[in-house]
Amino acid sequence: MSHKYNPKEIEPKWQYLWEESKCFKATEDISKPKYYCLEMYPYPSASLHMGHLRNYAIGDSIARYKRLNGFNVLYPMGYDAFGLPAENAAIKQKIEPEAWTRSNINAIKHQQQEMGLSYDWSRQIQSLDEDYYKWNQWIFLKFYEKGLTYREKAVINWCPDCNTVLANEQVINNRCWRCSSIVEQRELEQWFFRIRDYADELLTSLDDLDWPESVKTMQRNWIGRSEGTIINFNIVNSGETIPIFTTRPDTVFGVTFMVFAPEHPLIKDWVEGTKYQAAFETFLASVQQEDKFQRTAADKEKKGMFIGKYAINPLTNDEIPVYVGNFVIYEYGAGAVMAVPAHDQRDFEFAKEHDLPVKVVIRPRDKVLSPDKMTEAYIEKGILVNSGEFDGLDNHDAIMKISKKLEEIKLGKSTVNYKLRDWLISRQRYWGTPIPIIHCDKCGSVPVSFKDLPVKLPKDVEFTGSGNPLATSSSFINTTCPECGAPAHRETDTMDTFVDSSWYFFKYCSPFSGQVPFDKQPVSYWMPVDQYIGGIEHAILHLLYARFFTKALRDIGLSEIDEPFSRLLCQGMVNKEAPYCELCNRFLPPEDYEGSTCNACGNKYTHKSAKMSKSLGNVIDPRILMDNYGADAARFFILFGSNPERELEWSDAGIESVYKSLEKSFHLLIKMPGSLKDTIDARDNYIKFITHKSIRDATYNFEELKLKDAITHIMILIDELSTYSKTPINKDIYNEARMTAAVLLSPVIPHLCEEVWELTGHDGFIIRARWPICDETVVSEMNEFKWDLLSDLSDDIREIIKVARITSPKRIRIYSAAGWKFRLANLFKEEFAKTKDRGQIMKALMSTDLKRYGKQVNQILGKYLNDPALAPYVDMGQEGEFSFLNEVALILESRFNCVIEFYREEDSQEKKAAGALPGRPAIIID
RNA sequence: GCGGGGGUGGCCCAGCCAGGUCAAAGGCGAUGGGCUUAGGACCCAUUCUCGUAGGAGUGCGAGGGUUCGAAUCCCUCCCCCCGCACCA
Repeated sequence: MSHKYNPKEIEPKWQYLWEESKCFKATEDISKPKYYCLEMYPYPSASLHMGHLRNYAIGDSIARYKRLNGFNVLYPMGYDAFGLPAENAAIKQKIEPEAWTRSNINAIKHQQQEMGLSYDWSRQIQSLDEDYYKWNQWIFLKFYEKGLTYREKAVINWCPDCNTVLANEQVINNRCWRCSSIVEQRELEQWFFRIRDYADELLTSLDDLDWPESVKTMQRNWIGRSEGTIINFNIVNSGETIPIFTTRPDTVFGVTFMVFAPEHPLIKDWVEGTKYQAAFETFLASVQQEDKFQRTAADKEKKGMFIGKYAINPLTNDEIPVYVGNFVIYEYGAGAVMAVPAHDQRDFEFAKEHDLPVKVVIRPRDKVLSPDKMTEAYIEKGILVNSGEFDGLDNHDAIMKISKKLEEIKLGKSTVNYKLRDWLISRQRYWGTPIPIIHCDKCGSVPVSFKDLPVKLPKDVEFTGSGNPLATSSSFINTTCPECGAPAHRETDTMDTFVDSSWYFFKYCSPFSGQVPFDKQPVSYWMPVDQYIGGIEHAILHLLYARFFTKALRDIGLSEIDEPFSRLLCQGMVNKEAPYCELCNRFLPPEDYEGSTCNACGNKYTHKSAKMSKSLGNVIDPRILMDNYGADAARFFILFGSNPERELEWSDAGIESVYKSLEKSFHLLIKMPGSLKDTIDARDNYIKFITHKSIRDATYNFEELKLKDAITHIMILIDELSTYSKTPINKDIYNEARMTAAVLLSPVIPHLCEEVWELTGHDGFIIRARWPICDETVVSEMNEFKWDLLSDLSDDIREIIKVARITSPKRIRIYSAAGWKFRLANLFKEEFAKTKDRGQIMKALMSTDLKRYGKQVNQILGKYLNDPALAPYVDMGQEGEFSFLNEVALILESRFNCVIEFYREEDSQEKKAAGALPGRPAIIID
């Protein structure tokens, strides 16, 4: 029987059989350890890209690996089905968002199925289903009851292109996260979730997560906890008190002015009708013209102006002038700062610019600071001066003491401040979850009652491209107030789609719940997600929101889970080289080069690796991979190319060679070699050793998620197996080796391995096989040493043949070192551990019966001291080495195709034999 | 500027946490040989330098240090990537 490797045939076959047997269906089973493996909720674009392919190849391999290891695995898939692309398609192409999205879901699902991913499709969910989004509304209302949802007028980020507001997290470098348009500031009434209430827990519970350090750091920075003190500054002639936040209360005696954010509402009142009004308005306008990103760049010039007001320093009672400045951010702290030019660089620059006094209050231990000689602020540690009763204190101690004093005189208190803002969830778009609120002229904003959920998305809407389409549906808008029954209108904002993805992982555990979003019992079995896999781009956005939701859902009693994702893997980018002009210092899009030269400068361009992107034209469609080489080859290539966290470089040659090696492996694994034997010799022992070594190494790598390294170790087994198959084989050992290889490879190339399993006479699926267990006695230190010895010996023989230009060796004689040399090696290791002194070691050696070999001992000692690693780390003994060499004679014979003879050094007169050392037999080639 | 991750042989990529078995796995590419009508595929060998016996030299971004011994540990510096960035 000759079977061709035909992925087009075997892949659909196994996909069908898996489906038919429902073998990926997950059911709670407390007798088995559970494992929840999850990839980030994908947006259903019409086709897969390389990033998806990589994401799923990783996740599926882990899920399959865990199943083989006896875990009860939950590995689901669903679709983040709301969002702008569908709505934009509706505007441009007049297609219903729902129809558009559902057809995308079908398309992408089809591709996922072609990849052979082992999802439990019975749990598939998508946010656009009423039965899903109604729970968004349910949760919204629960949060509302708890005070976690609120509506407020606020200056918010507006994306003019998406025609909607954005949360702070969705603004990247002042651009929209989705479309990269520059974000504008607008003032609007919006709905928020109180994520800030969880700031502290979100921060502290990061510590216990097995997440990449970079992601944890990003979240820590984003939450931005800082400990400090609130200090109240009274404003002269106004009766107002401004609570300023500072981390440096130790410098309060050095405050010489205050700076407010120009948009601070008090400023407008203060300048009204004064001579400062006109200038202030000009200043405010100029600041607002700049985008926020430019404005807050660190190297930006510190601009500002005096606005005619004074404040009182609460500790010195000095009157200090009040300024507005472009560098103060309204949203942070009190939107105003106390300025200490001597000890804060920004304040220093501002003071120089505006000729304000600099007052030193902290002095370094070894020198005196003089304000007029300072060229920058002194921000290091020091001792307090000019600070009244606090003079002489270490500034670190002063922070606490001054804080305490302020508290006593009721002009301040210690506090904690966060950069994290509440989560703005309103969106002025159609294709999302309607916010279940009714606005009544009399009763205000009234929540829809739970029994009336879901508030369905209406179909009678118009997509004009301007304004919220929901507002065009009179059937939707017009309703009655649940409280007073009067005519009222519905809220037209929909929820940020990040709400959908903040709890979908709970829904997978309990897709068919009745009265609540999800049932407690299955959730407590499956959650938390043991392994979450996705791109780094969600380091803050999705991962922070999902953590917040998990905690808030816990607090409304839906679960007892604190953290959603125990272990996180952020896969690297998929790159491909693209034309890059070194002179212009940029990548060249297809229209910017011709032939081999850059259009801009006319010079030759080079190639450099870049993230696959449409604009650079270096995208490879995974479909080509799948169509030409099959799912297994695509999966293998993508996992073998690079470890999951690292970047993956696309290469055309790579996929070709992957396909060939799969083909080769397939033939090797299904065919029993012709020449069998019942005996066991060194070759059989060797392949057994390699088999178990592969199990050990691949298992270790799988656990570490180093899938590339795991595959490398399995392929070594395949290679050795291939060599072995050309000699007479022991059937049992051969079978153990090839079935081990098949099972080890099955998480990566499942279809091929199923086919092998079947063709080698197994009943049932390979996915129901057991992950092999490494026999430690086979891969003992002694055995590793032995087989290394053989490979070193072969290398040495080859080296000699090469250097001595021997064309074809006729006989190779190998001499094991004399017995006393083994004793010497051991003694040397003992003594060397005690001292490195040659004299002392020699003395110790000479006090034994080795004395009679004094001269040789001295020579060998010289060698050993020069390279202590020469003394073998395992002691085989002369007999052990000699008999091992005899055993492997046939391996050497087949390698070198000549007679191999073995001797003991003692039995030989050959000069060269005297050079033998333990673990390093002498070699003579004729 | 701060934080995180990197820099390994022609290229990609392991090794570094637990120093010696490391001239450094694996893949790609290249060269030679076998096979073949030829090419491809496949198989074998070679692929830092020198070397007619397993050696020597150089070497893991650069420079120092620790150690009998450093790709691996410590210090300083350079470069690349990714986040954050006047956060009071």
